[in-house]
Amino acid sequence: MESGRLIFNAPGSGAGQMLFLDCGAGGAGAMFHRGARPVLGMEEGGRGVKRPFFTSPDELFEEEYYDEQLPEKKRRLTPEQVHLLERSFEEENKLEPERKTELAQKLGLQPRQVAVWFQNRRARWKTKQLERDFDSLKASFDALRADHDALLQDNHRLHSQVVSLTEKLQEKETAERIPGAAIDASGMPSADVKVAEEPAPEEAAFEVQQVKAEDRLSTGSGGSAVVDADALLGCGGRLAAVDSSVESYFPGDEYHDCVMGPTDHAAARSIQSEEDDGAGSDEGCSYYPDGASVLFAGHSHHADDDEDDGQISWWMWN
DNA sequence: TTGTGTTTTATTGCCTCC
DNA sequence: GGAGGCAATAAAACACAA
Repeated sequence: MESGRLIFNAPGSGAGQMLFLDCGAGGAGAMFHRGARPVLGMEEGGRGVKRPFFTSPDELFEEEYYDEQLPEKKRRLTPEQVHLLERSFEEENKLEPERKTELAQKLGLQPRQVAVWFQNRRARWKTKQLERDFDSLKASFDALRADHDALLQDNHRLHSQVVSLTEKLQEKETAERIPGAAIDASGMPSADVKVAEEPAPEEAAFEVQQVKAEDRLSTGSGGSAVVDADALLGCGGRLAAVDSSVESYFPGDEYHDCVMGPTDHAAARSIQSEEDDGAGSDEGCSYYPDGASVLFAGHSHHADDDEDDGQISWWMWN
């Protein structure tokens, strides 16, 4: 890099002690560089213009002298120059030596100036590109979040539907199992009739939590659909599992990447039969009818993670 | 006019490649 | 080791509101 040097007596310095200020190369780009580090000592600055000594630094800033003797102040390129440079940059944002020289001649600039302009232009382009990338990613994120919110709402709606259907089925089964059951005015069994030896939904959910991992992961097919939350998170963090009697929550072609966990009716039945056996309740009376079994594997307690203690963190919507 | 924020031109130091 | 690129930075030039 070419550099000229401005030499003047340092303020308050003794005779013979000079300050040298680095400045840019000569020509249109040469300028007095205030930020340059002062260098003590006697030195000639390469091919830079040799500057006369000043008796006082004040002289350095006198307007007439500044105009006549000092290197040009930093000048902005003319619109025409910028236009040509921009066009050249659009063609190719890197500058081969031949093109640099050619451009410099065309524009009446130093090759170094052309190189610097390209360097700075690349930096600006990079900054803009980062902004564009950020905007693009943000737009994608916003769209995904909106989609996610919409699906959550859907999720809630379907859940309500499942709960409602479960209750209706329960009532129906109760009525069928106890033909002589007293029905109150509302059509519900009266309070003194022991309707169920099976647990309340909340209790059942709690008991399900206690089931060991082997039970949960039994390979039986059909029955309650179990969706691993990890897989669900891969679909936008959505939790949803509806068994075979309810249409899949995920449209096949839209969520082909989302792997549903194995449906596990056998496990659900196994859970149920254990409870039934223990409680000696009515045979074949499943608390979770085929059409309504809904279980989840939690993300923070993935089934595999729970292998150690045999516990699983499954839960139901409530 | 002046203070302040932004843009542009240029330098410096470090790194990589040949 | 020299050339060239890049990040960081300085400083002039410019824009603009108060």
